[in-house]
Amino acid sequence: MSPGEDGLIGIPFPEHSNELLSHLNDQRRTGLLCDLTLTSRGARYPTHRSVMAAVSLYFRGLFGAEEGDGGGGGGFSVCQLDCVEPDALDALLEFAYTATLTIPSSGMKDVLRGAQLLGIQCVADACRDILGENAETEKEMVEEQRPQQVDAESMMETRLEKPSRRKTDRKKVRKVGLGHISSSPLNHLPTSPVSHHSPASDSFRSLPSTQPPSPEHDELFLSPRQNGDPREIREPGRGVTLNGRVPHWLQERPHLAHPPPLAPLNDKLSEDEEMEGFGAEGVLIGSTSMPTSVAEQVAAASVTGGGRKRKSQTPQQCPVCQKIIHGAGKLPRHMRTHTGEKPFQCTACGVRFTRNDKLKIHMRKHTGERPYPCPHCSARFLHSYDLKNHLSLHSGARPFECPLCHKAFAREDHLQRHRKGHSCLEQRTRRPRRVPEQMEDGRVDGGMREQSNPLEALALQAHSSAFFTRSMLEGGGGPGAGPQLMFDSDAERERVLALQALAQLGPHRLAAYPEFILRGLEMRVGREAEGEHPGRIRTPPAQRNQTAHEVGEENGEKEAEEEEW
DNA sequence: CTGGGGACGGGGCCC
DNA sequence: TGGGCCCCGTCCCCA
Repeated sequence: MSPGEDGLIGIPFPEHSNELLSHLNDQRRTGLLCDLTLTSRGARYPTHRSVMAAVSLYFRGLFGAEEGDGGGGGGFSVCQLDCVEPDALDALLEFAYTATLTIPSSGMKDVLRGAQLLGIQCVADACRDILGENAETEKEMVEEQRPQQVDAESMMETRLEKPSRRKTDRKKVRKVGLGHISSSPLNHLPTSPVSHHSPASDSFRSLPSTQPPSPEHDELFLSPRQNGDPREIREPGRGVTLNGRVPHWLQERPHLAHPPPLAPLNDKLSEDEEMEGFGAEGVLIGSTSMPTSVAEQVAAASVTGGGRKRKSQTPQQCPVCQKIIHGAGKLPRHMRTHTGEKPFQCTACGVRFTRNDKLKIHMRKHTGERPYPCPHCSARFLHSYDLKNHLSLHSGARPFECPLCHKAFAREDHLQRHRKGHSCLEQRTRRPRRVPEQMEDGRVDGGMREQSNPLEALALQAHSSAFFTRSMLEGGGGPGAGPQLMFDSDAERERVLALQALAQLGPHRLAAYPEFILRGLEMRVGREAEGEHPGRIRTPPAQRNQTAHEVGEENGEKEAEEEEW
């Protein structure tokens, strides 16, 4: 594969969207550049029209109509939304500016209603899922209980006020795409407001006269085959159809100019995309870094190949780093290492983790639990492996020996650090230690094997930091396939080549998630830039092991030269 | 530079 | 098959 077809190289700034949103939120909090004030029962919320238009179908349609009317959409305006509870409106605004929805379970219904009214579908979906609403069942019930010509508005009220049958103490919270606005399905919606009838139409009446409901809104409630009763299609319920029609946002999805490539996954996600939630008191939804479901989506995509069949059996291959992930259900976990998602938050200190089990261990810090006591002293530890390390102090065992200077260490990582630090100046001046009993333990055999073969040891140490397989990084055609690219640094080389490698995944799979692609790269390059040693890029252990031999073989001469220094 | 604690990601086992 | 739990290897940070 050649470099970028026209020589262009995309430089990712994955944090840009986060920072942008953060700055907008700061502006909102300080009232800076706010050109729209939302009010609800006396509470005032300064905000930005552009942000609201980006996140809300209602506002998009509203402001879009203004644009169409030549109003320019400029100027300062006030929008009264008494139909949305102040707390719910606050939560929705918080979501709009932080991509995270934080709401108490008790307020879920209000938020759901507000999201429905404002056309923030992902939030509505999430709330609905948390509330355990079953649209189909609801529809049946509604149809059974209500005459056909029932007022849709009152029907909506009934739906929203009716307690959910599956109550809210559900621990599992479905994660939805609440990430970047840029990643929201809303982003793909047609720009024309005509197709956006808003369920918030009733709130139009409370809008200031400077923002009359656009004619489009009336049109929105009309269907060519309808009798003109605008209420007929106002049912906001998900998947609910009235007279054969579906709510507008459900209709829009199939009409996307660039539909998400993972369409079958939508079903998948709606069925079983569930994550650990956070207690019954509050629910945290979303991610500050990515569309939270992307990891799961891509994870599923990597194995479904776009089909409808379920996820395949393990092992599964990561579509980003090509790494083979062993173990059932481990791929979504792995994908979070690329997306940066940390869905598990400590309720005590707010620290977030990518995995629930890590959070669980972390919680021991707050509970004071140290379940691993040393039998030889009073020390107690959070982790079993900490105890194991500690026990080596008592035993005096130092099974990890530098093959060059023969200095011994109690921990393997300390040996590695020692060698990477070029601190073993006494190479070959010390006599090798006797092989300790720990050699029986397979865990140390790597280090001791290195001792037996210093060349291989160096090869192992200086293996490639490549994120992708060597063949991919060097063009996918093997050593003789073409001229190798020149890079100023390993990081640059990796970044550029990884971009090419990602492109190999094809637009079908990744085009809709540019942030995802770029983040996967940034995760690697960024780590290096954050202060790690130059050229040292974290690579999954398995990957390191996998490439060690390749490097040893391909760079054998080079490594030998380095050894001779 | 080294020792030690903590964090993170992957794999295995089990339900 | 997915997910919880545990262990391991590795890395980062601090003293």
